[in-house]
Amino acid sequence: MPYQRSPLMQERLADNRQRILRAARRLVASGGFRAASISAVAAEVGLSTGAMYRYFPSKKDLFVEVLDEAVTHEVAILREIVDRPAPAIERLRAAVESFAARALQGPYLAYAFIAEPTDPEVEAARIVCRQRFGEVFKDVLRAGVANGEFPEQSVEVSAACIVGAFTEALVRPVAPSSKASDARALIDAIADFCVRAAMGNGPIRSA
Amino acid sequence: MPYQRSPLMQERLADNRQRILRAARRLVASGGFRAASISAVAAEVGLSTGAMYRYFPSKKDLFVEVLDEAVTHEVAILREIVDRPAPAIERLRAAVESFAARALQGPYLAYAFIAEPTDPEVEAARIVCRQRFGEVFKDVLRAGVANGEFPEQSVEVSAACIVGAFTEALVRPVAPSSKASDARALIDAIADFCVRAAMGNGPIRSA
DNA sequence: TTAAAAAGTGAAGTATGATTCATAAAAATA
DNA sequence: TATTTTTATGAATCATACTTCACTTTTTAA
Repeated sequence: MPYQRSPLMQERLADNRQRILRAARRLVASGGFRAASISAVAAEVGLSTGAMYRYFPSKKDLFVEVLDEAVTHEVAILREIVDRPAPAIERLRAAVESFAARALQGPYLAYAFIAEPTDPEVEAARIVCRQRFGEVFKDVLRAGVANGEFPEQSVEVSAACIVGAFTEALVRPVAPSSKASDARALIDAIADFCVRAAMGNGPIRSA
Repeated sequence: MPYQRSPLMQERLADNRQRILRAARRLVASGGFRAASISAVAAEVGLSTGAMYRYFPSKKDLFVEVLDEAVTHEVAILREIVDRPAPAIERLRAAVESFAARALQGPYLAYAFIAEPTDPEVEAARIVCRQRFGEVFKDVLRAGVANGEFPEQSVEVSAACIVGAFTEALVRPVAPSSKASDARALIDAIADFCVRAAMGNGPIRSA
């Protein structure tokens, strides 16, 4: 008498799994990994702590997946912007603005997958995350350097600096007090900074 | 029969205190706060865990002091550079290079007092740290903007971006494989980035 | 040299949070 | 409906790290 999951059950399980991932992300976004204990996630979802282990073998696994999902989503958005046919300057600006705008809504999340130290296993996943962000920016920078919009530079280092620049500027406790205009000004200032950093003295030859 | 510490004893205690602070800093520098447990620090110094509490009332207090000392030292060096009579561009470059060079020797330390989250109390101390770093850079930026070397910009945001840019670039696991030349190249690239970011299209009016 | 005070020890006490497990509830088949 | 399998529960267990404390050693001063 083999037991077989009914489609409905199957769906409910998959749904629970998704809700766990989302709850975990929400908690990280609002208070960092510190705020995202297994029991907190369980409470958020309305399951027992024990049940969590039917969906994820360990806390590490859960958060590696949370990270991966969030970054995949973020990178996809950036990638779309970066692959548009437009001057590299505009694409770079748009990418930074887009990332910054979303990061402002959950500063801890941006921070958590960029920097916050955790277990070695999660750490390993995050190294990959940063590289994935870096890749996107490196691509615009390379394009800009190639067509003369940007001066020669280490695109590797510049990409890292850009990621660092806006995370620091965003995570910083200068939380723009929910005023939309403040947020806008902050994002603009950050984008200006990054664009200036990439451009330097401007085009080295006309594009 | 009041007990009074002999000068020798006094010295030994003060010395122990210093050694604890140094050991704690060393551990943070090599592996973040995670690596700096009370027992690890105690072992490093050659004292028992219990003895630690004769020198510092709690772990938090110890690390607030570690942070404060490190930052005070760092800020003093930066301040000296920034107060030199020279063009703002040069001062900015020198400050970034100086910070980056030292941070490379203990990436986790730079990182720890910039970003790594901990107890709320230590966190509070770190917010002050970041602001103190920011102040120094803000001063050069302001000077540069005032005398026309740099274009108009939010010096507040730019300062944060600069701090973020080089910490990310340094902390990142792109560890320059101990080759001095690699480190040099990395530092140069970071300094270039920051200077370009401050300068943008160059002087808006001749200085 | 001896008594009092301080410094040092490290095991025990706590606190927090991840993980397991005996058990209960629910779902799937016969 | 009865039986089996899966899923869920939440208290108990385990792990880790800060803190305390009864006790030992060392230092000071008479």
